[in-house]
Amino acid sequence: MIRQTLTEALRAAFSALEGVSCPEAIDLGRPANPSHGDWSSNAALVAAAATGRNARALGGELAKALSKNPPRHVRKVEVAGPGFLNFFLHDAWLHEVLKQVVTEGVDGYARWDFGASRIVNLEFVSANPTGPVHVGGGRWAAYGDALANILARCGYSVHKEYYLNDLGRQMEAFAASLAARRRGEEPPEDGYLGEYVREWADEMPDEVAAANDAGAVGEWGYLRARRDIEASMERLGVRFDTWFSERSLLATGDIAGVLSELRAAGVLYEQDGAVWLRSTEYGDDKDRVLVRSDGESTYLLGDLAYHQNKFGRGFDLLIDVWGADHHGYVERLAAGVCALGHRREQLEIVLGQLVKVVRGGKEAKISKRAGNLVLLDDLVSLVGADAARMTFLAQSLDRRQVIDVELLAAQSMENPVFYVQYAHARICSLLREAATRGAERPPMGAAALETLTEARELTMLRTLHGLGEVVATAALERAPHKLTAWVRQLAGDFHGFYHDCPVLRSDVPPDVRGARLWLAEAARIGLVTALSLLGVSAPDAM
RNA sequence: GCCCUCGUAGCUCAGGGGACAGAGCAGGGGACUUCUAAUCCCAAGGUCGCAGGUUCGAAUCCUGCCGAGGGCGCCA
Repeated sequence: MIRQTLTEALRAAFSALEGVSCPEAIDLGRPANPSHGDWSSNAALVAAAATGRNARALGGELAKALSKNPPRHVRKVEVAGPGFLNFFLHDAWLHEVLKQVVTEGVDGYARWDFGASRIVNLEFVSANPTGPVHVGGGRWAAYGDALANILARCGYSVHKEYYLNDLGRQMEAFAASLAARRRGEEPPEDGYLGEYVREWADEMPDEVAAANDAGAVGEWGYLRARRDIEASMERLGVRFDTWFSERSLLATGDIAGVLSELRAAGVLYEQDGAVWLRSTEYGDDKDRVLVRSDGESTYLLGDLAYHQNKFGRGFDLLIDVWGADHHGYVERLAAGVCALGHRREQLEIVLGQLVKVVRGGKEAKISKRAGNLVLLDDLVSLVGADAARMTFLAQSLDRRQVIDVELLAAQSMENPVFYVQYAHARICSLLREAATRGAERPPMGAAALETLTEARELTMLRTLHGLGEVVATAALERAPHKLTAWVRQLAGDFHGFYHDCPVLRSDVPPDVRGARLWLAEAARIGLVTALSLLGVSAPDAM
């Protein structure tokens, strides 16, 4: 709102000048240094560079024009440094922010509709159904779920999906390992050595084991693993709309279908008895095999059929969240999707650096096949779903995350999640206490918001003002961790306010009390909104 | 050899063209008869891996080097 006011005022100021035009996108920011005002723009610097004029002089002219006819809430406009335009505002702009937060509430504040036309399929985790989910999988789960929430808040229609690779060599190796363990033997080479295989083999009903049928054992094992994975996701609070089976693609003929579509498109050829996709024509660095010379289809063919199936279900944007170890696979899948007639932008692969799992300072393997698993369930039961999610969402996906389960458990009380949740509980307690004492909030229209002039109060309102932009950025950059940073900031602002600004104390004038109660309510709205987007609970009491 | 990501305070990380680089933890010093001290405040801590380049302006963009992790199958 204020941003728009200032932008328009800047445009108007430019239009009054000769020989200079306003930069396309006006960069308007909130300077870190308070002496640089409440808002600041580099428009003069950019425009000066484009026209060869002196930036400081141009800025001076703009500042003069803006000062003559100041936009709403603006107290003073200065040119500073090399040519920055600094806007100093009356506190009233923040009081309006407060009004807006409270009026729009948890459902409406910081909500956008720029994604309203997009129907998104967001696929994440998709760990093979050959064992429990390890700690590393939690990162994708927390990330994907939070991203889905954030996209939805920006208007996107989001569908969360888990792809089950219930076909192929991994499943066969898993079945063989289960069967071997049941017989009391070691798993075959390339088999699964994890301890859970032993446990599950013991669980297997006699009739399944006795049938001595690889298919039956595999099917039992698949369902066992799938149940386990679903339960782990549930414990972390992550629910998928669809659990999509790779096998179903065979049954529906999608795999054969995509092959004939590609053939019809003329992008296939045969060589050495195999069927190849001419993926180099779509940016891949070499062509890829879709059907091996032994007649088996490759993983890529299945994946193409799967992605084509997603498009067939009406999604116009597919977002896949993958571990960075699959980075080399991105271009070939994208090539295939383009060969099927889709635009490259319709497939977006988010790559996240892998989690390094450490136990008491020593690295733990996180491969199901090598054994020695550290399970997501273990982490969740040690620190709880909220702390686990907050930990996963505390940093950028671009950065490798080191999770030391023991250290996390030992320091769980220091987890930032409690700092934020405590702020929320304090607000709830404050509002409860206010009700008990009969200190009701006045109607918003009658609240003396102009009494909010303390630095603590204004700082918190500045932060609250930023939520909308943070949500939009988190959505567009697929970066939920920005919201984590924001909510910690808001919690810190509130704790500071709470410490310095009494609300219910008897020496607080009633109009100030009323305004502060509304401010607390606004903070509560901000905390609840951000936490719910992150998938973290906001307890009323701690 | 080629490709991707990262290198910021003792540790874990934000910031990713803008004006003096921020937070948490650890360590030092303070603040509870008051609305929840799971809190707050103060001090201390940095050649933003190194070297060039682009720019009015670089932690941020480009190139090279160094270091860390991951990937380069008719595996999945």
